[in-house]
Parts: sequence; C-alpha cells; structure tokens
Amino acid sequence: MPKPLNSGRSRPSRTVRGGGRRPRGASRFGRAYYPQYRTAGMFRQFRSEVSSALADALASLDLPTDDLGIERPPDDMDATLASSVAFRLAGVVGDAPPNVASDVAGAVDVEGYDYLVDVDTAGPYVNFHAGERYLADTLGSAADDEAYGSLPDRDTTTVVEHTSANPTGPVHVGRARNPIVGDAVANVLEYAGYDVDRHYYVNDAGRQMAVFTWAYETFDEDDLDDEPARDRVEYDLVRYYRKGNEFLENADPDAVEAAEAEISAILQGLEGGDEATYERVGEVVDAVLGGMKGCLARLPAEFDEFVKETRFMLDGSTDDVADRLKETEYAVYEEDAWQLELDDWGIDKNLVFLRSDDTSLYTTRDLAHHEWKFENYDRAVTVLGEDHKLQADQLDATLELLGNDVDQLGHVIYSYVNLPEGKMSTRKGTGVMLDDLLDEAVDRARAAVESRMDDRIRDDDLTEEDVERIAHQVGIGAVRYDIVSKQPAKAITFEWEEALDFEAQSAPYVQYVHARCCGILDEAESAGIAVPGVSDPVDVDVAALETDAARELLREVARFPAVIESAAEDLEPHTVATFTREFAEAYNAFYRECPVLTAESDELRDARLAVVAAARHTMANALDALGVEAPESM
RNA sequence: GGGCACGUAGCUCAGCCAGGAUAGAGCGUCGGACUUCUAAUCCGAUGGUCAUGGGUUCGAAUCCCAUCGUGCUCGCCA
Repeated sequence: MPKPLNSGRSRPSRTVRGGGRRPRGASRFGRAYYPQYRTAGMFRQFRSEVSSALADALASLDLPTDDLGIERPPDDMDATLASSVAFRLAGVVGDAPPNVASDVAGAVDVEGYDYLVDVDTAGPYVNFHAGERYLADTLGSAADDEAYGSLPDRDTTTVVEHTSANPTGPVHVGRARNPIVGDAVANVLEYAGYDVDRHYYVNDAGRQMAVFTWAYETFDEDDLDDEPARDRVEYDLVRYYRKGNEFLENADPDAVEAAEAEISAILQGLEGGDEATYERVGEVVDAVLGGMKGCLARLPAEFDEFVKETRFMLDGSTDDVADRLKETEYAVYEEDAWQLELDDWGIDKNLVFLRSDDTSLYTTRDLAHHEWKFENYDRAVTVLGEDHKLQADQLDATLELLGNDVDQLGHVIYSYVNLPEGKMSTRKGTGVMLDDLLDEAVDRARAAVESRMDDRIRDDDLTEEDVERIAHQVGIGAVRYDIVSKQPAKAITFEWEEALDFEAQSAPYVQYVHARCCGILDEAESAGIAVPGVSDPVDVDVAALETDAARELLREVARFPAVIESAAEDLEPHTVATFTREFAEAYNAFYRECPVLTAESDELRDARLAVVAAARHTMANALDALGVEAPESM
C-alpha cells in the first residue's frame, strides 16, 4: 500500500463555527476534545447483543440462524429492537408464528449482556428491551462528549471529489446539489471515522477552456453587451465566454474557421506541453475559479485541494494510461482512433481514449487522475450529476481492466435541478445563480427574525449582529437542508417559494431544537446550576427520568452513531436529515412534558439537564454533518 | 429506438438496497394550546388503487418481469 502523499500534511485552518469543518481533535465549543470518549454508540452495541442472544437461542432450538429478521419496531411499541424470525420458522417447526415467537423468546438468555435485559413477544414478534444501563451509558457518553456521534478512527484515507464544475462562470442552482451533497458526504464520512480530503477536479484542459481563453483574448469590454450581473470576477469574465460561444454560432463561416484554428492551437499547445499556452489558459481558469470558490465558500463548501486536469498531462501519466490501454485485449484501432470495447462490462458504446491526432480525451485524463487517487488514498468517492453516469461506468470498467481495485471507488449520482422552463446553462446565461438564491434566503430569514422580534417571550435583546448571524444561519441552512434532505437521484424543479420555505420539516425546525437546548443550558448557567456532562462529570440517576418523553429522547440520542455509520456506509447523508426530524419530534415532546429548570427536585433537574446537554451535542453534530449551522439562539 | 434513473395523500418528501406490526411526515384545509426553560413549537381532524398489470412469497410500497409516464444519456465534447 503506497503511503498517502498527504500523511503528515497539516490541514488548512478554517473556521470553527458550526457548519464549517474543523480539524479532528478540535471542538465546536472551543474546549479540548478527548478522543477516549469516542464511542461507537449504545444502540450499535445493543443491536449486536440482540443478534448474539437471538442466534444462541435459535441454535439451542436447532433452528437456522442465517436470517435473524432484526428490525426496529413501530413507534408505539416500547421495545428497542424486534425480530420477525418467527414468521420464517413457522413453516420449519410446523407451528403458528406467535407460538414460535413464544418458544424463541423463552430460549433467549439475557444473562451476561450489558444492555439487553428482557425479551417478550407481541403476537408473532419477539421484542427486545434495553435496560437502565443502556440509557445511563447513553446519557453519560452523549452529555459528556461534544463530539458525540463521531465514530472511532478507521485509519482509512478517503478522497471525496465533488462539484468539479468547469470554470466557465458563476455557480448556478442547477449544479448546487453537488457542493451541498458533496460536502455532506465528506462530513458524514469524517464523522464515521474516515480521514477525508475534499477535492475539486478542475477541467482546465478541455475545449470549453480553450474557447474561453480565445474569447477572453479576442474580445474587448466594448464588444460585450451587458454589465456584469455581480461585482465578482467570474460574473465579469463569463461575459467573454458567452460572447465567444455566440460568435462561434453566428459569425460568418470564414471568421468562425479562423477562430476554430486559434482554439485548436490552444488545445494542441496544452497537449504538447507548451508552457506559454498553459499560462494563457491558466490565467482565465484561475481567475474564474477564484470567483467560484468565493461563491462556494458562502455555503460554505471548502476544499483541501483543487486538482487540475492538466497536471496529468504534464506528468506523463495520461500518456502512460493510453499506452497501457493499447496493450489490452479490449483495445481496437477503428476509424483512425484508439477505442476500448467494454461489452464485458455491459457497456455497448466504445470508449475512445485517443483521438485520430493522438491527443487525449477527458476520460483518458480522468483515468490517470483516478489512478493517482488510488495511489494516494485508500478510498475514493465522487459526487457527480446523472449526465455523467455513462462516463462514470466507462471509467469504472476501464480502471478495472487496468488492474485497479474499483471496490475502493464509490459514486453518488444526483439529478440536476431544473427550472420550470428547462435546463440552466452557463453558456446561454439561463438559470438562477446560487449567489442570488443565498442572498434571497438570507433576506427572507432576516425579515422573519425581525417580524418575530415583537412577540418574543425571551427577553434576550437581540443585537443587530445577532439578527444578521441568525439570518445567515437560518437562510443558508434552509437552502442546504432542503437539498441535502432529499434523495439525490430524484429530480428537482426549482421554485423560489419552495426552496425558501422556512416552515416545518426545514432547517429552522431542527435548528430551533438546538437553540432551545442552548436556551435551557444558558439559563442554567446564569442561575449557577452546574450542567452534568458539561460543567460537571455526569453523575445523575437515569431512574429519576420517569417520563416517557425523556427516556424516548435518550433512545433517539442512542441511535445517532448508528445513523452516522449507515449514512456513511451507503453514502446517503439525507438519512441524517431524516434523523434530525425524528430527533426534533422527540425533543419537542420532551420539551413540552419535562420542565427542566423548574423540575420538582434537584435530582430530576440535573438528570434532565444532562439529557438537554446530550440532545444538544446530538443535534449540533447531526447538523454539522449535514453542513447546516446550529444557532445558539434564534 | 438502446441503456440508466425516477413515479408513494391536492403539493413537497421519508420508507425501498438487507420484504414483516394499522404505509409515515410536512405544506394545505379545519379546530385547539402562549401570565410557562424561545409558539420558527405543540395537540387534534382531514387526506393514499404506494403509476398500471402480472409474478415470487405465509407476507410486497419494498424483490422479479412487462407496460405507461417523466428525466438523463447514447460525440474523436466535458
């Protein structure tokens, strides 16, 4: 295994406020974080105890143990886990499922388990119950640990490539899913214990950039029809790109031919390693990319590295890939170009990897790029639009035939956001700019904060700065949450009203839970009450928590690490968003039924305070994984 | 036309990969709850042939096949 290039390299510093990333070991709340507290979660342990106990029980009855049928029971059942195994075994033992369930439950031995204390049946289901210690340990680990939900380090380096939009102009909403989903995927993997780098692959070698460079050098400000839509460099420069494309479409044939010759010369210069050409193209690429970075930083989506495509042309690795491909049995030379037949991978379209003039194509360079990833990382994940699906399949197949282990490569495919009237296009200048969406979101959030000021019960006198902070957290959070909470494969048609809906099931709904937690904890602090797990070691009796709502909330807290684990495993951050909603419901029930500061005894108050601290850590980190900020007041 | 996705309440979506308890939320509509740790909250009512038809199974929104609808894709573009 080659040593990762990035090992030992220090991470770029970044803001520690919610929503941004922070280096491992640093904490959201500015205190030191002690990794020994990192726990895989009580739910996961309970689940494995149930598996083991049930398998033993079945074995003792001489029944098959290959399918345990362990599942989460409906909300109205008080069991933590259940098994539907009796349905399947009914045929084997020749008895009705409820009777089988009864026999199985009777054979389960809960002796020796930490959390599994009781088994019973409900009709055909075997139900498993967690004991006090389950809740006590959950409370202890979550109230105590500001990084609760972070799983133990897996010692696995992972590169998440996302966005990678061609540097042709401002980021529009059509592609906004990419940085938002990509950032969340990276966050979730980080929470799951992977060592993640975030990459933006810069397509700086293609025809688009050659056209852009030619247009930028050819046209003057006077030739352009419009003023820049916004005072940032990519809004200025995209006008040259659009002008150039318009010229190529509409100018007289001789002029177009001359232009094409210049564009072709630029492409040849890149392919031939001509330094002057690299500089010319690089000037445009770097300028536009710089502006796009500025836009993405508003989300914020930040990157560890911008990897340029030309790098793999300059270092010879693209040529090397092409040479190796020619040697394979799948290579054919047809119609003056080198192609690959990928029928064995179920792809009937040939992949051209060298043009007739011997120059490389995007995918050829991307192959070299991916082999570079494999050399430097244990795993690679790419977030890309559905229009790149075929290309990704061809890439996978080709990487495999080159001898790479493609199991280490994962894709997240998302569907584009379209306007009701059709696709967004940078070249044509159609589309809603991400900057405009974020501006509008913040404006509306600000208006909402201000209109709520009057009927606020809490007299915490929001300053102008507070209003602005909340407007940003809520406005940007709402845009991100709306996108990250949906399955990426589903198509979205962009509607302003929908994207900016701050009603329930949106970011403010779950952010509010965090703010409510903070409100109680602040109140406790100003009243001089120590908060178990935060200002004190956790030393509370969970038995004091008599209310179902409190215990139910703790059970949700217990699930969080398992939610992170499966979201990371399946590369599905939207499941974390689903969790935040379910968690919010549990918290709101607790909030309604369990007064904390005015609890009837100090013991109960302390226990509930610890629950609030645990809930805060859970929600803060769930939101952080989604890339949504967690406001301390709103 | 071939390939790949998607189709769940009037609308926006979970649930599907690893089949199992009465298919869940929100918005909308209607009706309730603030002298209380924040009402951006909560409670109740309303609303579904899970696109259609078949198949597998004790059991299908979930797996398989077909059909219909929508999107993406099928360049020596990226």
